[in-house]
Amino acid sequence: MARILITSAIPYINGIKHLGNLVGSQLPADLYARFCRARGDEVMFICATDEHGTPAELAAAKAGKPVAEYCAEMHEVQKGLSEGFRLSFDKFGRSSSPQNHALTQYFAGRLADNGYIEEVTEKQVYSNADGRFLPDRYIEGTCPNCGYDKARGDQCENCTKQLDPTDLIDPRSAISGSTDLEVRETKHLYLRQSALKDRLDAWIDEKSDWPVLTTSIAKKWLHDGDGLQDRGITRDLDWGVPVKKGDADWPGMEGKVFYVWFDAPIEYIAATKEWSDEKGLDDDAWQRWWRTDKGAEDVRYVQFMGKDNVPFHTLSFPATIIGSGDPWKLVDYIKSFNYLNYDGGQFSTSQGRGVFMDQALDILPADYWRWWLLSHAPENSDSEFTWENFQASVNKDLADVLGNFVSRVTKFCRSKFGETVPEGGETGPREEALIADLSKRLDAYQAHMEAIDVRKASSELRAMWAAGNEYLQEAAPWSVFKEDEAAAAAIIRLSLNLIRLYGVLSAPFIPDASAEMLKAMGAEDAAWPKDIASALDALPAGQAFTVPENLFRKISDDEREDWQSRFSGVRT
RNA sequence: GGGCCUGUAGCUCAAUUGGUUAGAGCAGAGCGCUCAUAACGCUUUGGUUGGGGGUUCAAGUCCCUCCGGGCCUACCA
Repeated sequence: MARILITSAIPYINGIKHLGNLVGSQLPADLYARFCRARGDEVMFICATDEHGTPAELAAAKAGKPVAEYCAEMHEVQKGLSEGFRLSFDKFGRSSSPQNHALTQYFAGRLADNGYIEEVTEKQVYSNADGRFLPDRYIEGTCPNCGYDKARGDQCENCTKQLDPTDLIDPRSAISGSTDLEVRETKHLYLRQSALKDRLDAWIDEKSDWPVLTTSIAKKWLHDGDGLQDRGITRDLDWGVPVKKGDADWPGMEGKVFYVWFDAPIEYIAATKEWSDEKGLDDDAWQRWWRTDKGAEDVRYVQFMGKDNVPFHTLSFPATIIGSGDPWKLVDYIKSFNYLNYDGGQFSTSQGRGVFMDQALDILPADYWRWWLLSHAPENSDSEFTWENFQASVNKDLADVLGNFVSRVTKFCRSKFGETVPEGGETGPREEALIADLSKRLDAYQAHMEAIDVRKASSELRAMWAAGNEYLQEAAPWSVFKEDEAAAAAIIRLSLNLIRLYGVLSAPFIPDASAEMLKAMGAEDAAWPKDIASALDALPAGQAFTVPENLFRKISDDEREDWQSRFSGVRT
């Protein structure tokens, strides 16, 4: 039994995530976690909310709430939506947890002990009106290069020129609009990633099986220009993990917090501790997942994320772990995703463009979304959500191919044999051919799931559903029944067993519908099949079943048009 | 500016890493079935693989070039 540690990139706290965020990390991570569990692996599946940083403070201020209260509320909202989408986290933690505070401070202390922290005094813009330092992008002004009057302090969006905030003409705070700005000196800690560059480079070189998207981004950062740069890991903010060296104060760093990208990945570890603390377990319980000296040697650690997160997971976080000098578990495989676009443009949290998790669940159950998103996951390039495509895929794949199969088999049986698995008759060459076909497809399905080839896995699963319809059409029990009831019984008994098998195999993609199939078949055995032949023998003759409600309803043209227009504008 | 990814049938995607006649699903057309959510099955139309050039016995795959789409470029996270 393998042990698999799975983490999904942790969603930022400042609002409800859209479907693009979902399919880029949490959903495929859940697919993989469910698959591994079904196969009998021991799985630890971790996610959390990423709660620190300037955007959280601003979102809280906008909502008129203290930031801690705002984050607590938004965490519950996001947690509820995760449950709505059936994301099977073992722990959905919070980066603001005491566990993460302690662990982040611990890591900083270890890095300092090992000489990987440098103190740098630099100049930053301070806004007197806002009472805070402003990150570069929160300073606006006129671009010295092109004259654009809404250029940001890091870059002009109009002419794309890289800027320093002090380059701006007539700079003002993007938060308040105040021009009462001054440049102040402030001291910050830098993680000396450059000193770990060669080790990171060699480590990435080993990962020839990683997606190109993952390694090419890492390589770019390692080799571009002067190579991997040191990174500031502290900020002049109130909301975050206070800068400490382990348990000890850090002279000169009073009132500062760690940068959100320093503490966020550490939350993967801290959330596992949150999990064990909550269960009243001792430290061994979480350390056996994370410490190679405490049993994590045989753990396979897989991360899921959108491409924008790749540099932090391939470089900064590994630098933190390696630099600590402790035997922490490094990631074994990074599955990264491109972006999902929405109907000709980008999903946008800030502009409220697209479909958001809460809206999606208001419209349709989770399985509909899970199936479409996973079967169209942006693995090789950016992909696009359109309502036409969504309607067509869901209606065809779920309602027609799978749902209707369940319906036609159970209803036929009820009318001819009653609501028990019929006995009598024998299987023949046609059934052997079906078993051979399904066996081949099961192998392919498992291979794709093991490789986390999401789209390929989904099409193989769909092909197994379609094989049921092909078999039924050819076997034609409605005709056979007129001549030979026992022969028809054998066909239907096998078909009912197919429903049970689909319930087992489809669960990683569509857990609710799978549960319905298994419940309707009265299946006690929901174990992952070892071979198709015996799996199709699991339901014995005489076993009672029920005819389920239609598993999936169809999306009508009217609904599609309604949703199309409802979500075309800006979210209010 | 630099780097990376990408362009294959009307649409969404494959193609065992250079190997025979480029394949699936959807949509379209025809036929069949009547158990079923007007569902299902079978057959079938459809491609100068973005354009051009090159390497090779052999190119969707490698090289050059042009055109289009996207992402990243380190203080948003």
